[in-house]
Amino acid sequence: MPMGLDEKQLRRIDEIIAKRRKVERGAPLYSNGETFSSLYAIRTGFFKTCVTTEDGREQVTGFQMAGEIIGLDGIVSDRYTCNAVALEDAEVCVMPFDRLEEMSREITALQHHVHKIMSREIVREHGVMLLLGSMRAEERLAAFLLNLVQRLHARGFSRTEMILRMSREEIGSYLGMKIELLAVPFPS
Amino acid sequence: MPMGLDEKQLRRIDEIIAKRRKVERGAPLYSNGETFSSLYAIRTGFFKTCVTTEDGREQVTGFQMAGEIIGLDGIVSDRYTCNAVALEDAEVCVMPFDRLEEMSREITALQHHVHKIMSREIVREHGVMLLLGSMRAEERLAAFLLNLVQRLHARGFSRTEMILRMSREEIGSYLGMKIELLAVPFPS
DNA sequence: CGCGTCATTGATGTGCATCAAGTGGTGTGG
DNA sequence: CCACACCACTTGATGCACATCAATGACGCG
Repeated sequence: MPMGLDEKQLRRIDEIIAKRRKVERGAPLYSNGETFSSLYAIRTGFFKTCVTTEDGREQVTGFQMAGEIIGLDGIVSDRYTCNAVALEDAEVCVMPFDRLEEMSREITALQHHVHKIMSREIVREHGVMLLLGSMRAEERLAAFLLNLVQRLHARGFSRTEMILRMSREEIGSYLGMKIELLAVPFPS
Repeated sequence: MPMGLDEKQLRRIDEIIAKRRKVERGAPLYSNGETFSSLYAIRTGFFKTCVTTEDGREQVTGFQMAGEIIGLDGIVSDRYTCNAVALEDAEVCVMPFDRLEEMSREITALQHHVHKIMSREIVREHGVMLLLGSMRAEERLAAFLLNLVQRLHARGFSRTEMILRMSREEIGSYLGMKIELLAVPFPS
């Protein structure tokens, strides 16, 4: 983030990302209904976010990896409205949102950055809606895998192999299909 | 919006929402790929937003009515990434985004407001993902109609009747189903 | 070695898409 | 005022994609 900041601003940004939190595999980073106070920047590890219906059905809304921001759903109502769970041992930066707002009033580049992060999430979800609403099962799976390998490649991982941190049930939930379908596209 | 503002700030907010634009039924407010510069606040009328695949399939991502904000998808890449079309003759406030950022650096309440609007859109889309990924056709239609009547009721319209501004094809696209299904739930 | 868990496979069932025919409303011209 | 064409909507028959269910096999672990 080359933003052309002065010393003092740099120190304040350091301060905002200073607080860390470890989350172990399977544990929630936050849960639906919890009071919102912070966004989280993923340093290491892998998360899923999901929402549920009253009658217990679950929809995975996304998978997040290092460098991505999580918790944006909490801003609107001062409560988180989904569940964020670590899929492997993870570490995040805790970024108190009031401090973030305060600083983005002073640092234009930070303000832009925050806005873009939120807009990016909106656009990503548009893509998921397109996937769920108008693609067939194989297509959805292909789109999902391509998206994942691309994001991993951007982080320096292989372009041709990857380790999936989420279970098949979780992939199925994300793609709106059952696990039996996940095997079909790849006859041995 | 009782924000406790001084005279000067009020004048600047007035200024930001001063510019109006009329869009007639069927015409685009903005289109995919167009350079982003403004958010739009709907004063009157009804819009849909949609995304498309390269091969021409279309997914309606939302329906927007008076009081709602449209154009958030453009922030991240300085280009709009979906199409916004008026479903009836409409009028919007053109809110230049750079001016909005500038002012929300000075007016805390405005900054909050912008953040909440974006977060609300993220949460809304979570709901649509749940709908598309884990509900069956009838359920989706019911959820859609209930949501719509509720939003209309919040604007002073009837709780028991409404006029649908969008076509059945558009509803079908939004809900990920074909129009023949839309009739089934209501045997005469 | 025996057990439990999970991936795979195939058979069957169901929801929804697709297709085609029928119905009714609306506008037009006679 | 009626006959007609046009359109959107409805309805039902058929087919396909995917869910569901049950059986089998691979793997890890006590």
